[in-house]
This record gives sequence, structure tokens and C-alpha cells, in this order.
Amino acid sequence: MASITKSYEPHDVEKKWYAAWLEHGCFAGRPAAGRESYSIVIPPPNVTGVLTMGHVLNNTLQDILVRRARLEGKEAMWLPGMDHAGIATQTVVERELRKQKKTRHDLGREKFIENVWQWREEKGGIILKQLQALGASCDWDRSQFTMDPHYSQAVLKVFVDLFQQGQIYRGKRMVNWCPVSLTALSDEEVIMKPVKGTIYQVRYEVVDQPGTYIEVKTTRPETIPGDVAIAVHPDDPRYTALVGKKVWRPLNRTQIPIIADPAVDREFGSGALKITPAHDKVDFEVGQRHKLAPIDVLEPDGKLNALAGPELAGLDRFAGRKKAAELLKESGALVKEEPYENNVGYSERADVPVEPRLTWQWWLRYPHIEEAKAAVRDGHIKFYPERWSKVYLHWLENIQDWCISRQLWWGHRIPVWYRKGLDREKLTEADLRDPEKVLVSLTGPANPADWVQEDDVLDTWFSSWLWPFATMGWPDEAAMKTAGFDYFYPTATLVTGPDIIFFWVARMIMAGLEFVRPGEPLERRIPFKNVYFTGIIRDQQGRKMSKSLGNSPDPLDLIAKYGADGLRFGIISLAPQGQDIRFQEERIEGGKNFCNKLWNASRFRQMSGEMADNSSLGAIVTRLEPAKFDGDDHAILDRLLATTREVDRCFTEFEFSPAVQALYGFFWNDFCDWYVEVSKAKLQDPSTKASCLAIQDLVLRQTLLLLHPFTPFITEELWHLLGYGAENAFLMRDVRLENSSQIAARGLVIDTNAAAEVERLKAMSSQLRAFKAEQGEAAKKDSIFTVEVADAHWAVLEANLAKLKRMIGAAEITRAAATSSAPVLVTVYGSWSLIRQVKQGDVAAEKTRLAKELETLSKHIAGTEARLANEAFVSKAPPAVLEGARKQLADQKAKRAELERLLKSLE
RNA sequence: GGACCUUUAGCUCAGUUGGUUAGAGCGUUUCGUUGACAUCGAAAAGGUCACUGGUUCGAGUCCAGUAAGGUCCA
Repeated sequence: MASITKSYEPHDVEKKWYAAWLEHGCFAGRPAAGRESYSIVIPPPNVTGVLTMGHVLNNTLQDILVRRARLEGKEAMWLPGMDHAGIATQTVVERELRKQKKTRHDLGREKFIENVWQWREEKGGIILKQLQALGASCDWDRSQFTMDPHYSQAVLKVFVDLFQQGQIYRGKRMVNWCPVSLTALSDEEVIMKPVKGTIYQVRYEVVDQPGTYIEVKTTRPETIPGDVAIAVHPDDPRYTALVGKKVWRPLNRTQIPIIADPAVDREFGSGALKITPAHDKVDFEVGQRHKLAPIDVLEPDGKLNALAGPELAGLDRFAGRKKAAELLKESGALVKEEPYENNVGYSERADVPVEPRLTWQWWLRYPHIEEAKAAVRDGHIKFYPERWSKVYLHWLENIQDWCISRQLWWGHRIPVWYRKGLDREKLTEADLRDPEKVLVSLTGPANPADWVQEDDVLDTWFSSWLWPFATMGWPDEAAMKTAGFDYFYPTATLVTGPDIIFFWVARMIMAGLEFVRPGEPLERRIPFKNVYFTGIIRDQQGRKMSKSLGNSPDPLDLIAKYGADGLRFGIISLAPQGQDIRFQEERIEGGKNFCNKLWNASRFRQMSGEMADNSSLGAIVTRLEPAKFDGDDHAILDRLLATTREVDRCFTEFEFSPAVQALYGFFWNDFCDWYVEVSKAKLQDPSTKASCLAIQDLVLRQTLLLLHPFTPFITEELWHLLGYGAENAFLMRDVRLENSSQIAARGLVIDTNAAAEVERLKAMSSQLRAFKAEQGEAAKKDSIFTVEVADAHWAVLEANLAKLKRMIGAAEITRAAATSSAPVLVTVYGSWSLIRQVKQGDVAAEKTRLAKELETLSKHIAGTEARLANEAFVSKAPPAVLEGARKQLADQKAKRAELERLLKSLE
């Protein structure tokens, strides 16, 4: 067996095991009769994406879940893949084209899409390779891409089916238009931002009453040429007399009516509103009610057009705004301008203000809204943390139809064909349903020459909402069978960020309910049973990590520096459930240090004695010699089982950070700092050596199993180095984790009274060490202590003398009767006194220390006495609490008496 | 405007159904390389639990309000 090196070097170990796992097909999930299935689908990263800290957290969590599931004996399958990210990808490729001074229109649609595919093959999807560096145990053979042929078929089928059911329609409505990407966006892709700008107060002169004006406030004077009316509230007495009259529109001057509409907010400004139906959602509705034709003064790219008038035409909307303000000023129509802050919708991708714009688009009426609510409300799908369900339900309460068409080339082209020569501007709902005019089909027209396909593609989310089942072959029955759809659907847990609760989570739930296993109960149709929402990783100042701020470390650098296991352990240790995370590189370093500690404790085991039979848990248990156990043996096994239970609990409640902390505390403090140290004496004693090594083997084995989901590489490596598994038998695949009762059932009898005694020894040793440190003798190995102690306590002490001496660096610990002769130095623990004869000069310092201790103790005694003197407390507190308080007081008083006596002896 | 989250040691965070003297990691100070580990060990310092009121025998924990910071929706 190879010997363990002095420090853990992750790089080669990680490479070696990842390759071995891949080679042996350890990540494959296959339907296994009689075994519980556990599946996860990855939130598909964007094909243009690179690994970020957010991905590290999210994918580490998924890997933890699937690895733990494997250890629990489930058939686990983690399905990876990517989405095609319509806008993002198209933007990237267009940027490349621009370097050659070309646009996509120069290439034409077909050639451009070829280019995108070429880009995808060469540069896309590097994130999946990066996930491998993190240790992700995805079933890579199942990797999916939303533009793959079979996936595309699923997307198009869904479109056709929903159209035929009347859930999809075409409509000319107000959309969020991105003037940079030149496409419509859904409401969810628009981010509201407060923007500091200017509000302009503009007056419109009443036509037949020169000198009378109506004033309105607007932040967008460049749209004034698109005004078709001025609206006031019908009940507003200030304007009753004016309704029905006309005013002069001050830009591109013409007459427009004054109308009355209840949508007007009387409190805002003067209570009058300019109505610009082509450029505002509310105005559009007002315009419809009053049958006013909209005037669109903007080009798709945000430039003002001829309808804006000669002075403004050709200007960009922001330049146009300035120019419009100037023109208003010149004509005297501008009454006032003042700074103003309002919310403006920004395009999520292009980060520019969106334009409300009237265009023909395809819309979806969401299916199964009520059932989707019920699924979460009734607990068929559980959210962690639970509070996100409120956000989810609220969104579903106020849901609007989904604009699913995008004016892009990269994506699923909508499977709709129009009869050649048809005016698409004038198509009615009836025309749409007339197969002579419009063809909606998966196969396309029989005689393509007569038809023209719709130019638009579908929103990327319209493909990813099918992710949990389209990735498993749906709707092709043969492919579903191959993928094990029946076995793996619904998936167990979705791990994602709350920022895509609407984009993705809610939509997937509705899609599952609509398309999977129609007619079957809800719990068979939902796409997942649990949704775990991660926090957002922020920098030390609490800012989101972003490329533009440059405040995000490159995860690959972190892996190079601390190892993948160190990064995983660190990131999990600082990620509480559902709370945002402030990134601290120190914690990642802590993860690395923990790995090194694990490594060296294993090294110590290997150096301490011959490796015996470690081939199975049973083999190790038979090597234990319970008759020879002392308190430390009982205590470490007790803590091992308690830690096993705690980690179990953490997994059932999705509490990963506490799990990691429990393992850290157990391994570092209980095992390394204490048990390994006391082992050093036991290993010198031939009668206890073998049993002690068996205990170490047991502890290390179980610790590796519990840790493996968090730190897969080092645990696999040590598993083999310590002889727990044969070659080609992998911890990650071929071993079952036993829980605490299963281990106990193998005949482990733990004496908890004996274990409790260790707490006394620990306290004693730390007091002796503190005492030495105070004397400036911390480094001394041969201090001599005299202990004054009752018989019962001496018995415990004597039984552990060799260990204790070694632990604290003492040559001798002897028992003495109460010392009457000064001077002595004393430290006090309960009814134990540890006394040591010292030099005269140290007495004063010891007196000060004791006096200080006495003072704090007296305060506590006063507090306890006051509580016990309170009749209400005595009569109402539960007996156990009361009893505890009485005992506490007795202990405190005994300690005080002792302190006083010792202080006196120092006089 | 509505909803939600956060506020505990210098920093980042734990703190289970209210119950003895509130914890961890990092950082700080002092000491230490003895055969697992200096990626380490030992010891120590450090907190009126944001604020105000209430419930209770008892509040970091429950309730109400206030303040500051953050997120989402409109």
C-alpha cells in the first residue's frame, strides 16, 4: 500500500480520480428495478457561459445531493446540458462578424445560423468542461442541448399542440421592445431601475381659447409628436368645461382632442395626461377606448422617424429628448423642467431602456395555472426555504400572457407558414385558424413554394420550460424508454436561484402538468418534488459579483490554489440556507486546510501501526475490543454516531452548511485534537493498540463516507490508501453508507457514562495547560503537578494518567492532601483543585487572578440566588429547570468556598 | 405603494420547541517545530445579541413598533 505523503496535493489526485470515474462509468444512472431512483436535471447553463462562483455553489450542491443519494443506495442520475441562449449567443456571434465589418444580414439567415453552430462547436459550452474540474458527477452521456434535433422537435410539438388548443395566439399588442437586440422581450426579461432624469412641464394651448393652456408633465418630450390626445379625469372639475375641445400639440404642431378617461391620476401633476398610444401601455389602452389611432414616431432601433417631424427625425431617442426640450423652450411651451427620478424598464441582456412598442407577436395563455399553485400550496412540491412559495404564488395570481416570439435568427423558428402573398398585417384570428391561409404544423407545407415561414423564433425559455422531460426523450416514446423516463420522472430536487423563479421554475411546473402523463395524478406530472433556492454570492462589500465590476474570482484559479475539494468545502461552509453569501477567500483556504487535516490524520493512522482488515465495516467492527474501551473510546464512537445522525438530519432538511460544520467540528476537535492525541499513549501499550487502531479505522472510514459528497476527490483517494476498497471498487459508486442505528446494530455498545467522563478530563487538561501558559512554561514537557481531589475523582484521573501527562506535558501528577503551607499556585475546577508548589515571586499574580475569578463568581451567585428567591420562578418554572438552578447554586458556592480558602492560604 | 429578508465578537456567520455563565471559523496577542499536520499545536483577549415597548417566573429566541441595509413585485 502506498504511503501517504506529508501534505495533500490535490491536482494529480483530482485528475486521476475524475478520469477513473469516467472510465468506469461511475456517473451513469440506469433504471434499476427495486431500487429507489434519484434524479436531478441541471439548470442548463448558457452555451456562451463560463464558470462563475454562482455555478460553483449551485453545481456543488447538486453534486452533493447525487453523491449522497448514491451512498444511500439510490440509483442516482444527474442530467447535464445547456440552453442555446437566443439573444446572448446571437450577440456573441454578431460581435465576431462585426470584426469583419459584416452584419448577419450580409450573410443571410441560413449562413448566419451555420456560423452560430460553428461557433458553438468551437467555443461554446466550455462551462461543461469546467464543471468537470469541480468534480461534477453528471451522466455526461446524457448531455442535452436545447437546439439538438430531438429537443427542437419537442419544442415545436409543444407550440403546435398549444396552438391547436387555442392557448397560443398571434396579436398586435404592446410589447417590451429592446432597441439594441431588435426583439420583443417578455415582462420577466425587463428589469425596473430607478433613473435620475428630468421631468418636463409642457403646456398645450386650447385651440378656441388662445391664452388658455392645459399643462402636462412628461419625462419623454420626444414622444410628443406621437400624442393623439390630452386626457383628464371625467370627474375632475378643473377640466369639465374643456373636455371635447382641442389643443395644439406643441411639437409637429397639430390639433388633438381633450378626452375624459378614468385611467388618469388626478393627483399627478396638473391632473392632465398626454396620450401617446404607440409608446406607452396605459396610453395604448386609453387610445383603444377612444378609438384614436396611434402614431408611432420611433424606428425599431430607437431613432425618431419622419412622423416625429423634420426637426426630430433621424435623431436617437435620447438626443431627440434633448432636442424636443429645446424646441419646446423656444416655442414657449416648456413651463418648467426639474430633476426627477422614476422607474424605467431596462433590457436584461442589452442593459438599455426598453421601448413599449406595438408589434405583432405570438402569445401564450399559460396552462394549468391553478394546478401549478396547488402543487406548491399543498406541498407536492416543496420549496427550500419555504418563503419563496409566497413569491411564486403571488406571481401566478397576477400572471399575464407570455410573449413567446423573438425577432432573432438563433432559436427555434416558429412552425407557422403563411400563404404567399398574404398581408400579415391584416390577418384575423379566423384567418389564423384557416389552413388555407395559415399552416401551423410540425412537418411544414407539402408545397413549400406557396408558403412563407414565420420569421420569428421562440423565446429560449419556451424551450427550457420543457427541460425536465424533453431531456429524457419526451415526446418520443422509444427515446423515453431508453432514457428511463418512467423511472426518473419526476426528478427529486431542483437546485436553482430565486431570480429565475418566474422565468423557469414556475413555467416548468406548468409545462410538466400540461404535457407529462396526461390524466394521471398531479404528483406524477410535476417535474420535481423539491426546489432548493441558493443564495446569491456577493463580494465582501455585499455587491453582486459581476464581470463589469471585476469583483469575482475565477473559480478555476481557486481550484488551482485550494483544490476542488477545498473550494467545495469552503463555499458550502459559508452558504447558509436561502441567504445571500458574502464571499470570503479565507473560508476556501479553510476548506483546503481541512483537507490537509484529513490527509494528515490518515497519515498518522498509517504510520501508527500495521493496516489490518479494513475491507468492510463488518471487518473493522470485529476488530474492536469493547472490553478494553476506556472513556475516550466510548466518547469518540458516541460522537461519531451523533455526527452521523446530525449529517442525516441536515440532508433531510437541506441544511448543507451545518452538515459541513458538524463534520469539521467532529473531525478536527473531537478526533484530531483529542482522540488522536490520547491515542498516542494507547498505541504505546500493546494491550490497547489493536483496538485503538480499529477505532481509528472505523472513525476514518465513516468520516470519509460522510464527507464524500462534499469533498469527493480526497475521500476517494484516502479510501483506497487506507485499504477500505479494492481496486476498481469506488467509494463513490460501490459503497453504502450506514446510518447510526445500522452501525450500532452491528454490536457497538457505547457507555455514555464513561464517555461523559471525558468531558471532565478535557476540562482538566485545558486548565492545566492554561496554568502552565500563565507560568510561562507552556513549552515545558516535564512540569510537576500536585492535585488535591476527592477519591472518586482521583480514580478517574489515575485511570487516565498516562494520556493526561502526555497531553499536557507533565512529568508527574501526584495526589496531595489539602495544602496548608503557602505558597502554592492553584487552579480550580469544580471540586477539584490542581495545586502546584511554586516560586515565591508568582504568588502575587496568582492572588490577583484568584481575586478576579472570585469577583465574577460572586456576581453569578448573586444572580442565581435572586432567581431562586423569586417565588414566581420557584412556583412556575419546570422542576428540571428549578433543580438545575439549585445545583448550579450549590456548585457555585462550593467553588467560592474553595477559592476563598485558597486565597487565604496565599496570605 | 405591497411583500420578503437581514441586523449577535474586529470580519463572515451559527444559535434547534423561550431555561444555567451566548458559540464557530478567520483575524488579533503570547508561547511553541516533541515522529500526523506550521495548510499545525497550546493559551488568551474580544459581545449592554440594532433600538423601544410588550408577553413571561425567565427573551438573542415570541409579539408590536422604530431605525438602517438589501431583494422582489407594482
